[in-house]
Amino acid sequence: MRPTVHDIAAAAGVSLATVDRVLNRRPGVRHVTREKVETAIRQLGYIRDVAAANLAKGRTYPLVFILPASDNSFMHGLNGEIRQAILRSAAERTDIRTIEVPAFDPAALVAMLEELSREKPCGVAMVATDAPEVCATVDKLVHAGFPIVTLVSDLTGSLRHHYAGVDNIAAGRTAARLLGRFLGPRKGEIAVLAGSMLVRDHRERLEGFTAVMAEEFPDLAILPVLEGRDDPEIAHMLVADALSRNAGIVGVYSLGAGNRGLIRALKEKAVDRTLTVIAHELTVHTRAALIDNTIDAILNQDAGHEVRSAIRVLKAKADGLPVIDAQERIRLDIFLKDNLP
Amino acid sequence: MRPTVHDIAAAAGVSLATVDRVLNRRPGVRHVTREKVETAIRQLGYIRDVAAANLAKGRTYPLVFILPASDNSFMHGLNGEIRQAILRSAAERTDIRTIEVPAFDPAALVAMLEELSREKPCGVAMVATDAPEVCATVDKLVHAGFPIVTLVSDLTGSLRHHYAGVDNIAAGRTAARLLGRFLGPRKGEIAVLAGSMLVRDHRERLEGFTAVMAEEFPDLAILPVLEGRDDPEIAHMLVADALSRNAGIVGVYSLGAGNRGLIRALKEKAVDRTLTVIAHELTVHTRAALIDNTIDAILNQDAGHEVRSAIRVLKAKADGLPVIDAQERIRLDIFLKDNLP
DNA sequence: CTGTTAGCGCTTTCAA
DNA sequence: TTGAAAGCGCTAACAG
Repeated sequence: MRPTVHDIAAAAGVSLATVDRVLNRRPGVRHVTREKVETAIRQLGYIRDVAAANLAKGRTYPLVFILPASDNSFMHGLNGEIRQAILRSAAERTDIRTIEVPAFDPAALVAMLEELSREKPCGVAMVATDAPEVCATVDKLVHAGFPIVTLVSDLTGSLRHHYAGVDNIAAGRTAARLLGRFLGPRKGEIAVLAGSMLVRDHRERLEGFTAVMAEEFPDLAILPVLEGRDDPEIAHMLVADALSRNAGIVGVYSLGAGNRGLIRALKEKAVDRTLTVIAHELTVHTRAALIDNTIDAILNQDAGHEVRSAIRVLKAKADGLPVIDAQERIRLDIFLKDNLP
Repeated sequence: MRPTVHDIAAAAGVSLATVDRVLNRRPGVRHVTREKVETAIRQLGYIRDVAAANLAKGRTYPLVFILPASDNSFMHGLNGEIRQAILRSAAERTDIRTIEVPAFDPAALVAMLEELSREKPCGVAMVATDAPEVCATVDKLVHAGFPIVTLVSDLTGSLRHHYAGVDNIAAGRTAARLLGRFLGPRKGEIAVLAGSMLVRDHRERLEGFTAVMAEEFPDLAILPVLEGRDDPEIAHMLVADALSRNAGIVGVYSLGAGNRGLIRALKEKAVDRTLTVIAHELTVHTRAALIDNTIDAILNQDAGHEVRSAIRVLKAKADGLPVIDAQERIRLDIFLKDNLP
């Protein structure tokens, strides 16, 4: 049988309360006593039963998710996954709340974080807008002892405990290689559709994409980036315009959201052309387009995994427990029409 | 506050013991009493605290993993992941044991299952050898109330509770499309290296592969399958021989293990040729080959995910709890040199 | 500084 | 067929 607090108390010749104080690093224990208890813990190979501790404490984990108020399929999906997690709250002892802040607005995010810091949730997961003032605020909260994880988009050089999202540079590089290999010996121009160069994930995807394109596929030229603000209408206009204007386009990389507009433009303007298209995020729209061959490959991040991972990590950090790194790594899913889930 | 057994007892006007009997479907409760308790449970929206129940029961989960005694990197990796899980046993209340049986040997597997059924583990995870007698034994155990999940390779038409592995038909299809798209307009022949057509996962991969090849890439002809028995030496010999003998080979699909031998053969015989190669399972060998361009893409199943998933599912089934399907779906990882973990 | 005691929510004897 | 009471491993008052 695993040793319990009782065994340690007996072995160290102290009471349960003292063992508990040592275990929880609470003050009010003489140094020598603490030593005795710690020795006993080590000798007996004591492992604390977290479930029992949580039961005794009546512990719950109040968590907050901060999301941008963006109206695209990916964010809707992310929201849905959080709702699923809320349904599991009872079993997981969590108490999850989501807050929306204006997208691409560092000041709003900072204000919200400041406000949250007063009500002491035991963890915060946020889709970060990558700005110095956000970073500074996050660092302040981390120093004050708040577990914080970034979700989907990371925060450059901040002290956040964890990032639950994909490696976007790798994503861009992968998109480039797929596009380059699929096009084979063809020469021509590549149109790139992004949301905004103000968010780090989009910048990083572009960075990875252009790097591999330049290194390995010099016959393919990247056209100036189209910024569609993750909005289907704007995306449609930009892509339709580019396709009408430029007959040399052989491939498209859509690294942001708003793919509904992209797909419409492709169907209107490119039925007669053999375009190779890579897009991000699996949604009802991109899925249909993959199946009807409008899109050739979809790069995806699993929003459900991101949400579950953020919760696991925040709980673990709140308890000072380790996480299983491999389990928390968010992979870049590559979907062809054959391996759709 | 969530309602507890006390609240239900009070509401139903019975004692804790009776509530407990109803909750755990134990006999010795009059029908009317049971009704009363069940009504109270429903009305108060009672949700049982599994952690507290496990504490009171001192419950642990004795689990058994049955693996084939195969000496290849993938099985070593799988073993390693199980060892990791064993290290987490204390925290997860598991008690995990692994058993090796001869590979591709239905009789041995059946004998082991029979033996296990006597010692009542609360769950079994097994790499299945796909044979009718195995299926029959599994069905018998399932009927007797044993949670059983198949791992890596599934069991046709059996009653196993869950399969923790990838969709191998989809894997084969994906391999075909990648190979076809990478080769583009080139015509030629495709060599296929498998382990054995006696295991279901290999058969399925081949099935998916040939289907897409036939439908979509008629200019590429599939050569008769080379069966390397997942052994690097045999694989080396077969592939080296095929390459020397046939100058028309433009692509290779390795759907089993033993890739060490394949890679050696490629380096010896194909330095001067531009072969496109797709292989399964990320190991130190395939990773290196991907990086030095000997292999173009690797399809992978995450052994760590498979093991963790099998454990979660077995525990849930043992307790009659639901699982999160999306979390337990094992995806087909596609690795190019840019998105290696 | 340290110990005693009464729970957390659930299960399990043992009696009635 | 039912109930009372004693725990599971840990924490949290409250005394001393």
